[in-house]
Amino acid sequence: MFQSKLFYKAKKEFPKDEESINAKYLIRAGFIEKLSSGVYEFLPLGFRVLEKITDLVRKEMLSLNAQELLLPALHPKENWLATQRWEKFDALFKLKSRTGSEYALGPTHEEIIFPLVKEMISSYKDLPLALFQIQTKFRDELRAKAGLLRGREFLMKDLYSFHKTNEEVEKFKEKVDRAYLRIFKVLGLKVYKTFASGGTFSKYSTEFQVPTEFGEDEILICSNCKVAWNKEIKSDRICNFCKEILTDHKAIEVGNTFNLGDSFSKSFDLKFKDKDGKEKYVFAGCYGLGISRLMGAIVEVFHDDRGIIWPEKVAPFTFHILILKKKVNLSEVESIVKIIEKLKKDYLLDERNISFGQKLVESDLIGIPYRLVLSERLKNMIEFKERKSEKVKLLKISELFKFLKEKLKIK
RNA sequence: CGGGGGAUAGUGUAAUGGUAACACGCCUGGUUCGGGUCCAGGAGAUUUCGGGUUCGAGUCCCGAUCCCCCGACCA
Repeated sequence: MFQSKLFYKAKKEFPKDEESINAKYLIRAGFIEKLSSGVYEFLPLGFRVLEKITDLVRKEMLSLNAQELLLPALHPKENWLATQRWEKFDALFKLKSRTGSEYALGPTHEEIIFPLVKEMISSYKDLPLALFQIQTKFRDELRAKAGLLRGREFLMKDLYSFHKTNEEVEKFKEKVDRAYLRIFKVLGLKVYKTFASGGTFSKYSTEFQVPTEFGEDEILICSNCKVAWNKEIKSDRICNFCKEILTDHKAIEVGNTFNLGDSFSKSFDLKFKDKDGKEKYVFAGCYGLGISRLMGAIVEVFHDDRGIIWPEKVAPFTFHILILKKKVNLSEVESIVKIIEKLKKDYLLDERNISFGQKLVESDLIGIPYRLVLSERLKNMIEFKERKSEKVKLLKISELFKFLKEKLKIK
């Protein structure tokens, strides 16, 4: 990608109407723009980050043998009446068609997927079943805030699993928990598995919380066991496992896993015929992961006063090539591009005719993990620098492939 | 929805009640180049919207809308 053609503009100042770190940095660096409160536009840079997070999450969901599908965002009122959540779910966006039909804009999809699954399963042989989607959700928040951390429209991965017994749900839920932890590990995010109540979903749940300044949940962390409790439900301040004293933190919930039991199956009369010939209710779980919220949380955690510092796997590009030369040597650029393509990585090439200082400043602002600089000062050497470090390394073009391959741990 | 703050050019700001200014960005030409170069010229605004007071309103008054923060609620 040529930076001169990229649909973006870095701003010289932070936006005046945003306070949260994620919104300030993402807007200033040209990843997102605000349309209205809690509703953001994802520009090419921001969209690439969403896509990379999506890829990472999708890979883990497929590894659980979950199948991907896409459900509507426009939900008939009847589905929500069936669970009594038309009235109970406060943040439900409701709308009326010209002919008077009423709809909800989907904030979650139990009301849609349970009737759908009912069409397909009838026997114990059809279970277990796991389905997921990555889709835009809508919640009528009383107050949207903190940029991408609490929007009225946001991107979310939602997974639903269906089982013969409650024990199977619990087992599957643990597998999902581990998949989530693998995702956060790849991102380098410290995420705490947090015990909490279940809200309108179920009696209890597991939340995945990232400690950040702009987080709105309060959690109690056990530094020894690396787990946490939501402050709302924990009456004491002692770890249930090791008796350590817990410490207070503000945190943002990026994911959760719920055991739904058979409650939704009862609402929609979702049953299967078991081996013994008896009809039984299906046990289910649901598992959410906020994709756009995760993007915001990453910026909250990974930034410095010069800009964003993206984790490699979700950066908009892996390499940022800066040409700090008056006369560009095209063959030199081409050979670097070939090396990156050979490594199967993407790059942003800053070939703009602007001052070198501006290129360097904007490069730090955007926060692409690996920077390659071509400069007359370096003669025929290439400068390599990681965004997260101050160290630079000079390399000959002939050494570049091997060096990057080892650096990025590519097999 | 309660409390607080705010809305002026694409962005950030300025303007004792006297007819909108500056910086950045943008366009033209030149110049410079390792941390948002410098010079010259140019374009760009019914000052969020609607009323009112006044000879005269960005400024004062009333109403609305939108945005931010705190709270209540919440992936």
